[in-house]
Amino acid sequence: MSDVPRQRRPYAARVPMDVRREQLMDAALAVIVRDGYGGVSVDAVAKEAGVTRPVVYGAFEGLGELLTALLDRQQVRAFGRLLQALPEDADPADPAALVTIGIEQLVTMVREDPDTWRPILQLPEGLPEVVLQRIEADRERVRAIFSGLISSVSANEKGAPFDADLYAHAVLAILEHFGRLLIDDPERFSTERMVDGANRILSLLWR
Amino acid sequence: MSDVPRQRRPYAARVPMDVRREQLMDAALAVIVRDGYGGVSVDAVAKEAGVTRPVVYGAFEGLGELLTALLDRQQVRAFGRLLQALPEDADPADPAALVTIGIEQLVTMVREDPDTWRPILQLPEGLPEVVLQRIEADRERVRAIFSGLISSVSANEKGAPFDADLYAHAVLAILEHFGRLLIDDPERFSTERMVDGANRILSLLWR
DNA sequence: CCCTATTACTACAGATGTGTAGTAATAGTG
DNA sequence: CACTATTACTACACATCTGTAGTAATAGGG
Repeated sequence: MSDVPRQRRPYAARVPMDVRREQLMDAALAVIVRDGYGGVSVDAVAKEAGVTRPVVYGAFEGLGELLTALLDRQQVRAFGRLLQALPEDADPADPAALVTIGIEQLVTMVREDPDTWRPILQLPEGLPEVVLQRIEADRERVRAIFSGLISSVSANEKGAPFDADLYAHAVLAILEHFGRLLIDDPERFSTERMVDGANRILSLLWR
Repeated sequence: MSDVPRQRRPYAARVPMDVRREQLMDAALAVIVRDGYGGVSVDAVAKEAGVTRPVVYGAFEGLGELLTALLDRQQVRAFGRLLQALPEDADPADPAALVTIGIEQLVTMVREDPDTWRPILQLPEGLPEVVLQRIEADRERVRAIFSGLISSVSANEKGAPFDADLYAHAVLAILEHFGRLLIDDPERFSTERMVDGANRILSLLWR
């Protein structure tokens, strides 16, 4: 049939390394969003980026390093928006208002840009060990913050202090769960409903 | 070198189908516990069971069906123990006591037999779609039960009723999170600490 | 004790993925 | 405008997994 001499693939645009790395992370994210973590491979990322595998190996040591870099980038972005969204002029005497605004911002943020949060919230197992460890360390940091908040609230209560670490675990678990809900079923709970629910609980607890 | 005529593999014990199916599910569970869901494949299960792949294909349509059957079995076991563990003589007028005992039983159960719960609690993505749907349906059933409980408690409160569905989501998220904690870091929180934490919250809420 | 239904094994063909050595194109510098 | 450092592509050698067609062993009924 075709004794065409195996026509050469047209060269992808030549691009400096740091730009290529960004492109590849974008490609990896697109694959994750489309096919889930199960679909990510050096091969899939290369295809998505319109490039051959050796290019990927030129930019990253391997899949693990690529994913680590991606999570890093996404997490920086996510935290950036989070901090930027949180009110600076919060009244420390009115923690309920802070919670209300905080949750509202969180929900809005996840709704508007689910792709930033998806790789963080929908972690699969089977990722390189380093990646999982890093994520767990970050969670621990967030829990430490929560724990501090809970302790300070607890100090105003009568009776024994709360088990702040325990509750911090619970709070983060809930937040992550609702984050996932927002990502793969955004219609389920409205922002208003979540905020009201949280306030209702808090009003009962703080009285 | 060796022109040994490829000595035949010794036959594995011939076993009737239903027994073989159990063995294969056991093997799959062992693989999951050892290597995580990422390590499961028809090949890995066959090796674990000391058998060749066609044997697996003889017992199940494929990996999806095997995993579905496994989850089914594990879930039946888990729910069985759960029901058996729950007190039959619960005083409906004292829901706090019920919660205390319930959590205690749950924690003990997970501690004593983590392998039963691991495949249920540590669900990865990337499982066959049917499996995920089944699990989600089961969760929904559990949430419905919680939702009912919350509603009935809520009815005794003054003011607007709780958003029972919302809280049911939160409660299940917490339970699953702590289940996972128990499985891969059993030292972290003692049974007593979890029970106390829950009671403390509930006492504040129910007053 | 033999025969046959059941159960298990071998072997192959194909899909998808990894990682790398060798080669070709190109962008920018002198 | 030619040269060279950078960047990209091809091709190969492996590895792992899937599914199935064909063949061999064995347990248990007759």
